[in-house]
This record gives sequence, C-alpha cells and structure tokens, in this order.
Amino acid sequence: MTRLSEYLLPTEKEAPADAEAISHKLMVRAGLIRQMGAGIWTWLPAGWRVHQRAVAIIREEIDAIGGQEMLMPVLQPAEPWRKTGRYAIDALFKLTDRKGAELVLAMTHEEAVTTHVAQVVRSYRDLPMTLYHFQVKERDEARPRAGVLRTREFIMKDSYTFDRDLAGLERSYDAHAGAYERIMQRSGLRYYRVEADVGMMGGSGAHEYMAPCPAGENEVALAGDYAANLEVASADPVPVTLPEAPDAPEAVATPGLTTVRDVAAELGLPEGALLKAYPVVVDGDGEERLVLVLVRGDHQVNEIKLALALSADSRPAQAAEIEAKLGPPGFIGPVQAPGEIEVLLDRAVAAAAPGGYVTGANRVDEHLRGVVPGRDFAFREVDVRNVLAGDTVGGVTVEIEPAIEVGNIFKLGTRYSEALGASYLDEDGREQPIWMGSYGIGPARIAAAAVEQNADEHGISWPRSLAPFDVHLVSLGKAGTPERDAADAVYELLAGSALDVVYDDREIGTGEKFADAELLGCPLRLTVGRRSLESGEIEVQIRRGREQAPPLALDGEPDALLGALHELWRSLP
RNA sequence: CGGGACGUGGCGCAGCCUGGUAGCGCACCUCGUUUGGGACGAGGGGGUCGCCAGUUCGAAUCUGGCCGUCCCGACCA
Repeated sequence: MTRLSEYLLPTEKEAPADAEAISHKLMVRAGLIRQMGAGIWTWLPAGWRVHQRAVAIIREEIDAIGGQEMLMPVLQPAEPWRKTGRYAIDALFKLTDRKGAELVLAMTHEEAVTTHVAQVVRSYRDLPMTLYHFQVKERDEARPRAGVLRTREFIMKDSYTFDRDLAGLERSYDAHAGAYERIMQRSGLRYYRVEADVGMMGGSGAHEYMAPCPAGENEVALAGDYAANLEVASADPVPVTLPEAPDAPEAVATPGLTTVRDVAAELGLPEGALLKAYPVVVDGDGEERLVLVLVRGDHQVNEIKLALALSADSRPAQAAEIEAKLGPPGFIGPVQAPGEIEVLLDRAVAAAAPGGYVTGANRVDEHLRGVVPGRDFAFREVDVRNVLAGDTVGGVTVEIEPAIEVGNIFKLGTRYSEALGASYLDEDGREQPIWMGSYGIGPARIAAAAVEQNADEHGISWPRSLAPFDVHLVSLGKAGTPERDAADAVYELLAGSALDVVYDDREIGTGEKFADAELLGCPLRLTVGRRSLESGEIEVQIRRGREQAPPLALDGEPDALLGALHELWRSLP
C-alpha cells in the first residue's frame, strides 16, 4: 500500500549544487537517497526498494549455484587482519574498545569467513563450499565521490568459495561467472566482463563486471570479444614507419629539446619513431636499483602493468639519481656501457618492423638516431604500455570507454587459508591448504549504474527489474470527484495484483505529478482523470522514451485490465 | 596526501570588497480561486550567517586557527 500522500518521497526541483554525476543528481532529486557526510548515505524508502530489488536478484542467483547465506560482523578483532597482513591497509578503519583492545571495521570479509572455515572444515569431505552474505563494508576511502558510486560505507554481497585444489577453484569460479552474467542481465545493465588486475598479492585470475557510463571511474579497452580493464589491457599498436638504420647510431644535436614532441618535430619524424625513456627506482629486497623502461614515443607507461613486469613496486627516479647513473634528464637513453642498468623494452617496440629509433644520447643537447634494439643495447621485453584507442586486438580496433565496476570475481588461491590456517586432510591423511575464491558485487552500484545508463532530461528510467515500483498511478482528480473515485478503484485493483504500485493521490498540480513520476522513473505511468471518465480509458505512458501505450479500458473486466497491464510490463526492458 | 573551490532557513542563491543587527526564488503553514505538464492572490512561520578565538562601540562582512563538503589528481588488497 503506497500512497504518495503518506509516503516519504522528498523530490527536489534542483540538484545539489556540488553534484556532478547523473546518478548523484537524479537519485537525490528523486528522493531515493540523502547524504549524511562525505561518502555516507541514507537510503530513503523508495531508494531502499531499488536496493532491495538488486539484492533479491543477486540472492536468487547465488542461491542457485549453491551459495549458503549467512551473516558475519562488521566489527571485528584486529588479530586475523594482522595475520593476513591487511591491518596495514590505510583504508581500513581501526578503533579500540574501552579496554583498549584493537578492533577494525571490516572492509571485506575474507578474514572472518576464513577464520570460521579454519575452525570448522576438517576433511576433503567438507568441500567444496560456497558461503556468502550481504553486509555493510567500511572503507576509509581517500576520496569518496559521485553520490552512491563511491562511498565509505556500503552494502556488498561477498561470497567465498572453498575448494580442495585449483581445479575445484576453477569450477567454483566459473559457477560464479555464470551467476554474475545472469545478475547483470537481469539488472538490465549494459555491461562488460573484463580481465582485471589480480594485484600484487597474487591470485591466478580475476574479472570485473563493468557497466559503461560517463561517470565511471575505470576505463575499459574493448575490441570485438576482447575486453579488459585498461590497467591490464594488451593490444597491438598502430605501426610506425621507421627510417632505415645506419650501421651504427649517429649523434644528432638537439639543443634544449627535452621532450618527445620537440625532438620529433625537429627531426621531422613521428613521435612513434622515438623511444621514450622512463627511469624508475625499484626496491628489491631493501636494495634500490635503477631500471630504465622504454616505450615508444607516442606511448605511456602503465604503472600497474609495470609493477607486474617488475614483480615489485617502483617509483619514478629523481633527477639527481638519473644524472648520477645515466645522464642529463631529458637526454637519457639505453645505449650505454653493457650491463650497467637493466633496460625493459615495451613489446610494442620489440615487435616492430626493422629500422632505427631516436633515443637520448646520455649527453646534454644530444640524441642518437638509428638506434636498433638488440644491436645497440640489450633489453628484456615486457608489456608495460597503456593501450590506446586505435590499437588493435586480433585485427579489431580498440575502443576505450569509462565504466563503473559493479562486481568482481577473484581467484584468491591459498593466501588467506595459509595465513589463517584453513586446511583439510585429503584421502591420504595429508594436510592441504584450502583453495579460495572471493566474489563481490555492490547493489548500490547496480542501482547507480542503472540510473547512469537510463536517464534523460526528465529523470530516471528504470529497467523494470530495479524500479522502485512497477506502476506509477496518477490521479488527477480532487478528493470527492468522480474521477478521483475512479482512480481510487484502479489503485485498489492494482494493489491486490502482482504488480507493485505507487499511487499519487496528493492534492497538488497536474504538472507536478507528471514531473515527479518521470523523475522517479517507474516503467509504467497510468493516468486517471476527467478524460478517463469521458473516454472510459486509462492513459498509459511507457517511461522509457516517454511513449504513449494503448490505453486500458477503465470499466472493463478487472482480470482483463490486469492481464493486459502485466503483459505490457513484461514487454518492457 | 597534493591542487582548486565552497560553507548564509529544507533546496538553490545574493549580501562580504567598502563592518551598523539578514534578503531573494523555490519549498512549508492558513484562507480563497484554480486543476491534463512544475498555477494565482492575500496572509504567515522558520536562519545564534560551519565552529572557536581576535580586532572593533559594533562582525555574516576584517584577521587567525579549526571543522566540514565538493571538484581535479594520487590512492583504491
């Protein structure tokens, strides 16, 4: 029973002044969410209905693959977080109780679930197992943003699988991948499943479910069937034509020219015919060493791919370090005394057609031309560059699109089980670590992504699976008029049906009612007013596209009306 | 954490430069008229101007400190 005259739906004509993202503006304007602090949000009744619809879809699909729903606490002792090494994470909220005991607010639940499994699982006969819950996550984000898109507190469905070996993990992972495909489809989102960074902590594979939209914080590289987070994407570069290489590198004077652009312009070459030298300092087992990373002049180093290639974190070298080990900044290059500094050469260069590149000469105001990798310097081939729009994968041109990460699936391996002692005895009585996977998805991000992808100048246009209500019934008559009585009757009929209906019975102007209905964005709007009595029809608007649907008979058989309405509803996206 | 901006009724803003006891639009309350796309008239209620200190006879306004919020970037296990 939902009458707007009695329902908390505080709509606003104007968006918050500081809102940028579409979903931020519209979800506040439509009365779905309200802010309490930076990255801290309340879900108002209609917004919570959307959230709960997303939750219901997720629950059904995780149950369908054998997930067992439970609930683990947000407030947790610090010890297991110390054991897994995650106590050091900056984004982890830490606190002490009155006795001085150290506690944390969980940002995810690997520690909790693994602790329990370690206590409870003894035998290979107890595996495999899938546990999950919907629970609040707390993260001290450096920068919350865009309404409900990136918050410090949010509800996540996180599930965890426990298997006896890698093969079992692969099966559990694939089962989740299937469930996630169905969740995304049922949510009515446009999405990509992309290859993702597994991070420095290992793990043998990860995918993210990305909903493309302008407010997205991630970038996705797309080419036919290929889809990857830009953090890990690989592609074939647009080729460059190189000048023929002389027998040995030749020095060219380049006074004051320290950028790729300047040197390329001076020499009349494309930027891709130069090699960009990016010196970094790697901390290898406490000892720092300088490494020279080379990418094509028109390419950029990707920090995450570089970290993977180095198996270590690195930082850009400072000018003094460059000067001491290599040469004057702005003129550095790979041609040097052999073995001095390790050179990493990006695959886009290593795989290119023959020819000579231009590089810094390690001398002030000088470059070398005709430099041939392999002949003139030794290198290790790596893939560290950012993919660019226009690159190709399997001959298909790459496009890059911003997207919201709404879910991820991750092969954890044995990192947590080993840290927390989650093991089992196999048939031979040998103790084995449990192989784990973890799988997260955010109902709030599903909701926000749906708004981002389905909005127009009038407001939200929900996919029917997520809409706060299926039908928005507008009464245009004042209390006591025959048209109001007719609207009341339609409401009573719908309220007893399988469709969720919200009834605008407020004593306000027509325009305001229509505007609110289109702002809130339920898939179908029914209007009952004086015209309805004259024509015997209920006006029907489909929110998506704001099209008029064939009207429904006002005085027909109730079952026929409900049937027709339900059929129309089911035909919607 | 670096850069930038902002903080004045529920929302959006003006006032601040040049100090004198707070204003506009929307929203809200009452009455009346309206009623198929954000109506009209009349009357009315609501703000210690983010907080603390300082300067001054007097501070929304000037000074200092703090807090909060947003945007860009860094970060995001």
